[in-house]
Amino acid sequence: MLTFNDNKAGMGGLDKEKITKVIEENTSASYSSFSKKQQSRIDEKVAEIKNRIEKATREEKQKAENSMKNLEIKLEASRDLSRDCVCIDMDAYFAAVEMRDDPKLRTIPMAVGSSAMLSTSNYLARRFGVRAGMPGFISKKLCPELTLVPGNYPKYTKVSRQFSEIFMEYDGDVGMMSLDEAYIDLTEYVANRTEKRIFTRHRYGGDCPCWLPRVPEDEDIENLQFEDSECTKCSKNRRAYFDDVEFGVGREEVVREMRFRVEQLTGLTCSAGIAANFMLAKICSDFNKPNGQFVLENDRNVILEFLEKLPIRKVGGIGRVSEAHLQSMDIRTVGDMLLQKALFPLCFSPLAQESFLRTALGLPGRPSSSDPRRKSISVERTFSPTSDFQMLCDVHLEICQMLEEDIRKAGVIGGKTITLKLKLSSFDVLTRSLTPSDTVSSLEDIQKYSLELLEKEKGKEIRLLGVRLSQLVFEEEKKSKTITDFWNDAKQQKPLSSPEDADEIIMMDTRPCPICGADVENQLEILNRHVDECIQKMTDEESPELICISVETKKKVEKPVVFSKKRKIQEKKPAAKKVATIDSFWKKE
DNA sequence: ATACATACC
DNA sequence: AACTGGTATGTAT
Repeated sequence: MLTFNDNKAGMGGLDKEKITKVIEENTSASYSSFSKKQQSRIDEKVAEIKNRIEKATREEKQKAENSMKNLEIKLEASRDLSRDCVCIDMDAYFAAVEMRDDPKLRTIPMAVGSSAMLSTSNYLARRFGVRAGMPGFISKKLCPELTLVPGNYPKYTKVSRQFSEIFMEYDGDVGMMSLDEAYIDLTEYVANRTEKRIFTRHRYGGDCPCWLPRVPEDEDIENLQFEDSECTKCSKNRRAYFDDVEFGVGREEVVREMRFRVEQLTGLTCSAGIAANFMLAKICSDFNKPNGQFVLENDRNVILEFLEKLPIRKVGGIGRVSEAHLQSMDIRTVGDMLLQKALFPLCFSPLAQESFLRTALGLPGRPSSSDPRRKSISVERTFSPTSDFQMLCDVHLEICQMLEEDIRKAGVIGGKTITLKLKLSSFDVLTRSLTPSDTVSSLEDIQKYSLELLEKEKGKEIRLLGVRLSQLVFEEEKKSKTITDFWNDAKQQKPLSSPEDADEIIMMDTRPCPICGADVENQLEILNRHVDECIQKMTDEESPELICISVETKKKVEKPVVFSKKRKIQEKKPAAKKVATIDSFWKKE
């Protein structure tokens, strides 16, 4: 069984067999039987795929081949080699922040997380096979001297904001995929960048270990300027060295510059991938990790050559399961995907066919929803498995309270659909959902409806409860507005900028017409006339009572957008006897 | 509309 | 003792 993957950076050349053995030996019976169940589901699917290929008639195969050929022509026509896309990924992010702030952690194997679950490990720990997503107690078996550091999410969020501001200077529309991963479209910046830039570099040495980055031991420091001072943290002498560094023009130089600035600002290193689209840039960001960058030329042949030997698992969106499915058709590399593409229609849905073919051609995924707003909001918690209904109700209430707090903070009024998620002690996951006629909004409603769903599951032994709201209704712009609403907004609209950019704003002061979407000068009379004309045109074609405007903050990105959030968990005293409240999961070690 | 699965960090 | 949490999206019914 494939318990261990050495896919991640810093995990090459390990004793995979031994690591897998240690993991298996320390896996609980219930989890291991769950894994087996999952594996047999995959095996079943694999058998089905092989069977479909085998029993396909000659005509079916011919049809499949033609269909993929046509799709390939269509997709190839969409190839865009004009862009400079960058994916920047912080190196071992959470671990790096902890190491930065505690020098003792820099030289020992260490991971951020708990004995139940790790979120990141540093590179020393990775040498032992210790990696993100692994339970801490198993990591301790792999590496007994491993130090576990509890995560400090507010801090990681704060640092993430700091460096995303740098990226923002290069692409105002930077997409933060998570706290440690950014998607930057450099096309425009690179095109306008005609001059080199020079920065003063600060690096540290001396007895004080607190500050980063350090000057490398082997670097000749004879000619460097420096300044000594006493560190306020450790009271030792800190020597700060200065010199100038220069960055030229072109995308690689600009990316070096961004990475340099991130390190200067935060003391943390990152890696970058540069390519014609974000799908490729993401793959490239892994190639020279840590603290490196990799550029893939914007050239069709170079791209296809690069992909030819690339294991499919390196591609975003291909996980454990898809990998197994594709492997059953002798596909191990992206090059194999291209060779075997004619089989896709025999085994996969149209969407999956297209997505795999896009990957094989090095094209980005289909742009998804144009609405950048979040689609759902949820809270879930794991605890010691129990079937005690009262206990489950207590946990359930806390979850509902946290969810209610979250939706308020997120500017969400409520959601049309509420979903209860359960994980049984067997690790099987169930979801139960409900869409009442009214939007679910208040704590009372959230609790009432989800409890209704929970009651139907009485008796099950449960290890996780979650509640999710979807089909969200937002505070500001409710999902759709009537013409009257739009009107009132237009009347009340106030200048929304600071005085210093007032000039610019006046130039651009338009708003989209709610009917046709065209930009119209934002003066009531002009808007009025335009919209009247639009409505007139429209009512000629369809019935007027259907007019309901969807006001979207259209943001044409194919980049993911992050919705950052933090949580403070209220302490609650442990429930008397039984072990099962949420608190058991939060207690310190 | 509901349930379940897959993926990502 | 112990295998996460939040979100999006695809598939199937």
